[in-house]
Amino acid sequence: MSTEPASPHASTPETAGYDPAAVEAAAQGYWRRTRAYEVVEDPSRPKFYCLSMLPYPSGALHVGHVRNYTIGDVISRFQRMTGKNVLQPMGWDAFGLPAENAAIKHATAPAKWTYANIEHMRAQLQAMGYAIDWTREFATCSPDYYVHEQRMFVRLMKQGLAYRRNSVVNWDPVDQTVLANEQVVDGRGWRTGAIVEKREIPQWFLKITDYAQELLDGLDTLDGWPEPVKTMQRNWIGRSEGLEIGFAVADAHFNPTGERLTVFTTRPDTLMGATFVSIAGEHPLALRAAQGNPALAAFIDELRQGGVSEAELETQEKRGMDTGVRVLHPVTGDAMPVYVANFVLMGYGTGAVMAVPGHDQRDWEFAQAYQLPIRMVVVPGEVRDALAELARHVGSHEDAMAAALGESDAIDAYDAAAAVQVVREYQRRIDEEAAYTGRGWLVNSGEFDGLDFDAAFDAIARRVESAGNGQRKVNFRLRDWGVSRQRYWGCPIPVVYCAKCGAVPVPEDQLPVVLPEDVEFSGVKSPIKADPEWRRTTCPKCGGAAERETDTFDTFMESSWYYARYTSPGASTQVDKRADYWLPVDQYIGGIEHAILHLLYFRFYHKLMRDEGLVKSDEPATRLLTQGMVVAETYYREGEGGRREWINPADVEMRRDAHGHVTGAVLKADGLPVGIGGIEKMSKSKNNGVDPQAMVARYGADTVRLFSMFAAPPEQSLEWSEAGVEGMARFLRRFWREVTAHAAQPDHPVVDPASLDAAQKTLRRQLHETIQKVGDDYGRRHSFNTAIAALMELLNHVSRFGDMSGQGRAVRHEALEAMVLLLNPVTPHVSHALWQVLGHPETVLEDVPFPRADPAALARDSVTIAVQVNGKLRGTIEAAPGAPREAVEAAALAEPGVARFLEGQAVRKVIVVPGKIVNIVAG
RNA sequence: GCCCGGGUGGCGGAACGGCAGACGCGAUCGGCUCAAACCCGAUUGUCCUUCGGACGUGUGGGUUCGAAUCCCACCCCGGGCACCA
Repeated sequence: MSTEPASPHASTPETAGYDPAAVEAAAQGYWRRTRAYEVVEDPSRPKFYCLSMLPYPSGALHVGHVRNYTIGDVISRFQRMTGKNVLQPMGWDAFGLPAENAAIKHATAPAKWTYANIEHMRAQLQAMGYAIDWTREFATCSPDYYVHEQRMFVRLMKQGLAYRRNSVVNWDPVDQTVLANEQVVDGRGWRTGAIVEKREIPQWFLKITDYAQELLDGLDTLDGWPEPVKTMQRNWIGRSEGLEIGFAVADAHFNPTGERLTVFTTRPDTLMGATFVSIAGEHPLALRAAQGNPALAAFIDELRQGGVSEAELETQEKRGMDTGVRVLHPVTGDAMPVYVANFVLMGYGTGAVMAVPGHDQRDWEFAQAYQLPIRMVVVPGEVRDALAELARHVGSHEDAMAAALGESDAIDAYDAAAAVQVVREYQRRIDEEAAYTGRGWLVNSGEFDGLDFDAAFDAIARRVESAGNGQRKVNFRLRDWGVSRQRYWGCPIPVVYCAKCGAVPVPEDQLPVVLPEDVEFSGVKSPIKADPEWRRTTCPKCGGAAERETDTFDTFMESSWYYARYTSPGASTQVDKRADYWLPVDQYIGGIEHAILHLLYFRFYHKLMRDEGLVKSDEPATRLLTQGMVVAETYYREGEGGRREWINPADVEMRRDAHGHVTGAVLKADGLPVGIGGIEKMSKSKNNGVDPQAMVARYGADTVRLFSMFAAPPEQSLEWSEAGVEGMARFLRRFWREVTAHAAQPDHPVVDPASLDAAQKTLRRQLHETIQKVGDDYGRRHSFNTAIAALMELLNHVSRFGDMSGQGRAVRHEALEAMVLLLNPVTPHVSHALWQVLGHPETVLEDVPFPRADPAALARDSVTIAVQVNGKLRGTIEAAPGAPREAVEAAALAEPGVARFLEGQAVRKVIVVPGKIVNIVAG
């Protein structure tokens, strides 16, 4: 304890300053006592459901959470100030892999770790002062929650929308366990370092592909979603129109059933250029060919090495091997080799593709590597024109081509060298440089020569269809959603396996299948897989002995419908009628990293619930805001062997030169230099995370909220800076001083607009311009940083405004009162306190209407117009708003700075943009 | 590899085809102070020693009276790629 007689911060009535801790405790206490943010359905008022993505309870709140939930809180409080009945809920995405990792590390049960984290993080969230209805809170690991998910699943099973099939996973051969993609590093298991293998196991799937077209079409209705998110989803769903073609297998030995090898192509126009077929290693035909072909069997075995992620597969070197199988071209009947190729995936399309090396870059590279023929069958416009010219000389396109390529001497008699060169150069590029992948006109395609893409597509499709060799087909890139996880800490999949009856859904009256929480967790095997007692059950159909499914659901399952559950706390069904009032979500906020997976499953599950009659809308959320990441500078010192030891930014001080340029950084503890490692996403591994709780303790929640909204627009990444946070604290202190000093005045006259002088009018105009901008920035633009900048600017105007006359104080009073309300969504504690300082009784500020700009106060006597000569600024003029074009033009030409630049030049044109700019084109 | 973003002073950013750099940070100078902190005032894109001007939004090209903003090509950085959430 200090023995100082008086603290330097001791306050006297004169200097009583902003004390965030006291202000925040008072405001939060009031909100709690009055249950200020608990809401019920109220058909008399427009509703606004503002939802932020629920947090995973990882241990402690991080700055990304603070940013996400502050955005949601600003929107929620603003919407309520405009008269809406606002719901802002919060919950916990409680199942997941990190709990298992933590359980191994700390020798505790995943459930225990999770619940402790939730307790801690709830307190941290509450200290931020969010206007959340905490009565609706839940954790997704509660059986009360996941029972509804299990019930939905057994219903989907009965409808065939949930089904079981084999699919491939990452297998760690040492630990004998399935690995998540995240756990595969450079093709090896992250703990064992063993080379990961692909392994097929039976898993459950939801038929999201049945909804592919609807998910695609629905994007067109989502006007409130960011265009990049919709584009990413469109590309992910990947609708393509093409042709499914069956290739007859030449040798019955490889194909005892007589089945055709089916491929899907979006480029049927290139069919005549197909010179081989590539198939996946897991393709049945490949497996059959491998019997009795040890080399091929070994190659297919080799392809099993490595992980299953698309990024890994797509960046691998392209490799293949001839299977020895031959198929027949469906039009020419020519025999074509079938290759096993590592870039063909069994999970996409049919697991087989026709290869057209002349017009597909990947096939081209493969053909180069394995000396396979390349056929040119499509040409762009200029080559077609050259061929047409030659054809006029030699009679036919076919002859023209032969002549151009020197296969006949018919052309020698004509002077057509240029056209010949065009064709030869094109052929050379395809042979030696790269495939031509654009659309064009057909050549070397017999009866299809000369057709363009659409005509060729049509003609070849008809030809293939009439021969019974295939049909047109719409294909989607989207694959069914695999929901099985071979993990313990998840929702048990409600299925029983019976030797007689097969996979049987658990009857609804026996749900939930509860996950035991009090378990020993070693990490080697899931406790429910290891426990024969838990597994043992009886078949719901035949009553015989049976076993429970021990896989659990993908955690995306829980996060796909939580938004609906918030509307119906305590309901015995998944949701009840209250959902009809609240849904759809009016504003959804979360990280851009969820643009595809979560947001697609979320939309899909909503449609599943709609089709079950649980919700009425087609889409779960009408508006979406995707926030950027939070990043920070990294600092390090090199330890033994050059290994970098990362140092937290909080322990580092910057060194600058006289210009303020950063010259280096030192550790606060010893004053010695540290390395600067660049700006990275905040993470444990780089130790550049900033603890929001420490910031709140030091500056208060309002300052942290203010900085997280001011430092960057919400959609961009935000760079954390402690100096920036201090700047926000400075602003709040200044604002506090300005309001308390004003409130200390004995009386507060009312503004009389008619009697204001010029300076008073100007301040009042600035106030009302700010009101207009801030409302627009909060409500429409979601541009919180510029709203705050405008308020800072206004405070600068107010503090320079020294007028202590009656009307001077009246204008200042109007401004400060409005500013308290305008700032309320961002800094609700400060506003709560200052509202009372300004003489109002304690109240929930969201019930005070958001200020409205007075059009009369916005009027200006004159506007400044920039004048350019040839696009360069040469001066400015003042003009009355709405002044006639001729007068503005004359004033612009007369402006001395402008006139100087016009000397000796003719004015050719004058562009006048009313109220903004004049551009004089001269020369 | 594929899909989607981003690149503007010393730094974070502003500018919704019309005065590039609002606002904040940092820095410099000055004031207040015994002193430090707080606070207040001034300056702060680069270059030309100037009144004044030239240049300037990743690079190269284009559209336009006018481009940070629209189009094309390229470079660099970030997000996602179906088992991290």
